[in-house]
Amino acid sequence: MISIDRVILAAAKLESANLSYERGNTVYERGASAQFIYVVNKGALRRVKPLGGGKQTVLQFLFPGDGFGYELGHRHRDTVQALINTEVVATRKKALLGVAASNVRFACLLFAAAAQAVVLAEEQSLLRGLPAVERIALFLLEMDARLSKRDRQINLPMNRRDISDYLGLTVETISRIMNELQRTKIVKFQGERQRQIVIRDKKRLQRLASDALGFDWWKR
Amino acid sequence: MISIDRVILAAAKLESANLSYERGNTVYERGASAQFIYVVNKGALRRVKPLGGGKQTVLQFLFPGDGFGYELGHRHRDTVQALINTEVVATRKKALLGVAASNVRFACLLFAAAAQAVVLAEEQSLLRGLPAVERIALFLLEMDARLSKRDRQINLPMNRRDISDYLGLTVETISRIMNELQRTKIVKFQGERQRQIVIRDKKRLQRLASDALGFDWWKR
DNA sequence: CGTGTAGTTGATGCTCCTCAATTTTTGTGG
DNA sequence: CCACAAAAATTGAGGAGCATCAACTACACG
Repeated sequence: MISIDRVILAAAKLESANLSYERGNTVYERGASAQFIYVVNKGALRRVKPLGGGKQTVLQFLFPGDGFGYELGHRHRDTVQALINTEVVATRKKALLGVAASNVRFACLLFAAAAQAVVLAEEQSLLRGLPAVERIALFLLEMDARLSKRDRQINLPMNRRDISDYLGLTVETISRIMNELQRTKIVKFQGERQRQIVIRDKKRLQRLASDALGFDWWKR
Repeated sequence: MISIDRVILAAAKLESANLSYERGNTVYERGASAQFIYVVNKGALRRVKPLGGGKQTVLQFLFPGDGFGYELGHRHRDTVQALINTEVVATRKKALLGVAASNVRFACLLFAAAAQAVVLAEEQSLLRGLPAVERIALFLLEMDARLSKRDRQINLPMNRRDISDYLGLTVETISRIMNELQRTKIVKFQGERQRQIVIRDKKRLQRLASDALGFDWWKR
């Protein structure tokens, strides 16, 4: 998904609308008319693609600053839903393309954003080939980079099923490995909840993650 | 990988060079300076990313018309090698961006190409989550769409190892399933070689492929 | 010919999935 | 605030799918 983020939108000074979604609500469904593009302002969402037999893949988790919803065609190919209470900014795709058609600098910004999206999508595709422990280690490091505050605590907005659909594993495998990571003191579940996590030994977690990818993978 | 193809290059009337590579030769290595972008004119290549421990992933096979080599940064993140004798056209990235910076229509073409690349990369990532039979069925259908002539024969330019690195399976699994497909008369190995394949029952092959993805997946 | 590469085939084992049961957490209404 | 139901997460046992290891065949090439 191409992330047309705040900076890009600001560059175009486009008219836009603020929207709010409660936990579980849908921003758009697969098949719906793709008239708008969005930027996350606050909260978290998941971008899912339904597969046959009631299964689905989580293509991406979306956090503040991420853009989503851009389509080449006129219909959405995925579904986006709020994981928690969330605010997004919506802008007309037509208006966006209108600016691009008359503003070379802006068109180049869009190209760069799309090129960046390709890099991310290809990394995602590599993730799917790794052993379960490494996928989960990489997932935790990614969430740490995006979600942790000064106190190093990660407050996961998604449940185990979402994580399993994202990583291509089962909830049982997620659960087993997460608890194994806790037993070996690499992470710690904070408070009463299993969704608040602290990484206690980042070095070891990175080593777990890097065993397959070669070393300095996550350092861009 | 963003495919800046012949049509796009033609639109820009850019200076370009024709290059030839023999089977096994490298167009560029990971880490090399990314000064050029390329379009395949004739032949076939593989785009690989080395992983730790001597392993590698084939990110993509490249055929006539495909573009490759565009990077956001100044170094290549992948390696591209010719599978058979191959001709490519090379153009300076700077020249390309120069045209984009002064030609809005061209910049929009680049954006559209990149957006299309995102769609392909995301489909590739779904492939990795499927059972082995379905991955191979989809692979064969993909090769059929890209390589087969009027006689419906597919002349695979890559060996089993390349296929296994592309699909995330072992050569043994590829071999077993391919031969199983032959035994059940879905495909046929032509001639003495195992790289010439004819799809005898496309319907059944499509059914194998679609079991997991929902039905009309490959019909864009 | 011998050597090397590509592909096939069989035996065995590990990883992760499936199914089932239980515990924990969340949400709701009194 | 507590009681209850529903959802989420954990845990265990067993099995399927694919990897691994090893042996073997076919062919290409000097």
